[in-house]
Amino acid sequence: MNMRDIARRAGVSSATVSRVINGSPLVREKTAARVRKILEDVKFIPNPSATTLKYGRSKTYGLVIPDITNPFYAEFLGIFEELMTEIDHEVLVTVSESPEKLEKNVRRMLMRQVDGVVFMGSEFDTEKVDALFRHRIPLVTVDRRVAEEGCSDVAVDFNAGYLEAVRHLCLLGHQRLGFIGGIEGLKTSADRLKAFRKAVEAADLVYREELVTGGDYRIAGGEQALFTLMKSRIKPTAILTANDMTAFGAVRGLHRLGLSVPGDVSVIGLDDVLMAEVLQPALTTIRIPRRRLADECLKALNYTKEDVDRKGRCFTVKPELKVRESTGPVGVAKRSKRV
Amino acid sequence: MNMRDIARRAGVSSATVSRVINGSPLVREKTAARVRKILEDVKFIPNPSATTLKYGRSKTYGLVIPDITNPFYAEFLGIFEELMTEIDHEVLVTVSESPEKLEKNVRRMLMRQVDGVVFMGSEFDTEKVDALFRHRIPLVTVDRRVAEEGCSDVAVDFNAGYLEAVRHLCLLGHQRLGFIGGIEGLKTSADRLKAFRKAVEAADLVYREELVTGGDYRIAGGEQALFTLMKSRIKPTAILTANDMTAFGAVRGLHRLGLSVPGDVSVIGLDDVLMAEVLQPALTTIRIPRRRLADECLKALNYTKEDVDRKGRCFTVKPELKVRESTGPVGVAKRSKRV
DNA sequence: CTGTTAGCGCTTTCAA
DNA sequence: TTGAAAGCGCTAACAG
Repeated sequence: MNMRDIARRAGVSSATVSRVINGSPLVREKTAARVRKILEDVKFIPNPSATTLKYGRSKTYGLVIPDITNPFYAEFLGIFEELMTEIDHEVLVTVSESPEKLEKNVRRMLMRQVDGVVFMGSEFDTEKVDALFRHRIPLVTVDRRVAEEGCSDVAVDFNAGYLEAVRHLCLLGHQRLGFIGGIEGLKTSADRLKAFRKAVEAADLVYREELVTGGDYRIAGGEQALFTLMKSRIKPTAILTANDMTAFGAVRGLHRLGLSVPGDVSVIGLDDVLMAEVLQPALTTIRIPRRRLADECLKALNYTKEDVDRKGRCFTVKPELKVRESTGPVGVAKRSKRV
Repeated sequence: MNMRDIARRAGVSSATVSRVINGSPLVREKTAARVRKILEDVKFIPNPSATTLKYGRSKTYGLVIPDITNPFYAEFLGIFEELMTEIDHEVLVTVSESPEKLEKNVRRMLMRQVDGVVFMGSEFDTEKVDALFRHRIPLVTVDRRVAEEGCSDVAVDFNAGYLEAVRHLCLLGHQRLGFIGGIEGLKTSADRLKAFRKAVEAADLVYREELVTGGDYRIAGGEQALFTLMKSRIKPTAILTANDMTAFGAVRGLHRLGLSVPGDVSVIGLDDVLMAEVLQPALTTIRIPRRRLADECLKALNYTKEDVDRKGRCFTVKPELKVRESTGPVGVAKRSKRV
């Protein structure tokens, strides 16, 4: 069933059917109504590959995420997909844990003629991604904080986030703040660490190297890092982390060590994954508003699309502290909390 | 850059280029080599919408999941996508929390000319899905336990799973087993409940209505259900659940009531989501092997594809109990576990 | 072994 | 206000 079939039934040409479907004003209302009636009767479904073939536009955006297993990305994907569906676009989801996969996925996206690509978290390996630039695909990176020709960026304001978190801890009397960062060598890890340091110094606390260590954005790494941290001479009374998974690992590690949260040590995450509310204790965390992030990605995409030869723009999303149960006043270890 | 361009450079026709790309033996090796060289030099990327347009096959499969927020589906999606990428196919992911979305998503899949669709968990609303049958798209449902013309099914053997779980609890001395099921009215919820009941009776325990209640496959529902359960006259010493999210909710509820897991009550989940290992205490759960599930879905898809007019087949996946920390001997409430 | 060609469904230009 | 026709890139049937 295609436009020609519809056209035949309506006694018009396929051009007219196309015009009706696309809401062109160049069709007499009476004709349009007749065509629309038939369109509905037969439940016509247009075939976008014809359009894609003709114009090279596919109405699909690529989304690159590093790890679908991390609920933050899964939740973001859900919202992004919803947003794109609203504006009548598809999403080509692409999980790129490794550079090899990234390279393959870039090819997949090029084949499918994506109209733009959003890169999340995965390090932006310019060499692997070069083909997208060459094909002049509008690009958006998240948290890279760099705009270039044909590529905009949407960044979470980690500075604001960690600042709010540190303030919260200060009010609770904490002075020795630990930090479990992300994978070393990733730019976003360095950014998060810098933001933490800035926040510590802004609160007139001393920043101590030995209270800082790296994780892997996953639970296992967070737990390992926690053990490292708690072996040091000076122990933190509160720990900030690079993301919620890391925080979950830290909490688990503390429990394993027989320490209570927040009685012995307070913990703050980043992301505000659904699970954060659920863990025992519910995790205090710096929430990244996913819907706003998705909205900004779309804006950034559109901005880049307007003119691919122009330098992109940097967009920012402000996070917000969600205070829950994993933070409390310093030095109030309630032993045997569970009756 | 298309096949004609390549052909020109190689001094052959585009048909020959096509043959080389598709590995046809009807090309002299010398010619093929020349063409391949150029293909690589210019990093040729074929345009599948042309093929899709010509043959109505898109090399993409639709995947319908009810809730991307549930890590089980997110994790499955990751594996399914990987599997499909291996066989050079795309996945059109579709989140269908509501019948309206399902209907829209069916349309999206039809437009994109999917070669088949896998339906997970979402109730299979024949009316909304009818269009796929009419268009003769190969279908696979998960856990519907029904095969029909053009539609196969892959089911998890809940009977085996709950049986193993109940046996494990019996060995620990439990006799009063509670059950928190899924959303009432869904077939899969009824199936899980039936499997639980069967397992209880197979273990020569009494099945008691008042130890059974429904949840919503989410944490909140699991917690609510737990409260209901613990209000009843006879209280369970162990609780089985319809999935891990429900189990997480139950564990949280027990903690809120000041009860310890497994000291006061043992809890068993179903799915074996990544988080299950991480929660305090680590969740004993009936693992659904995701890779095998994905493999069976592909098999089922292929079986249905072989002949869409034939009745589909029912495939089964056996789950397996992962014993962790949330189950323990009955009546050994260790108070003040945390030092 | 290789080339020519038709046609998949759609949109848009041009002509009427 | 409508229609005719070209062409997007690819592949299979057919001709050589």
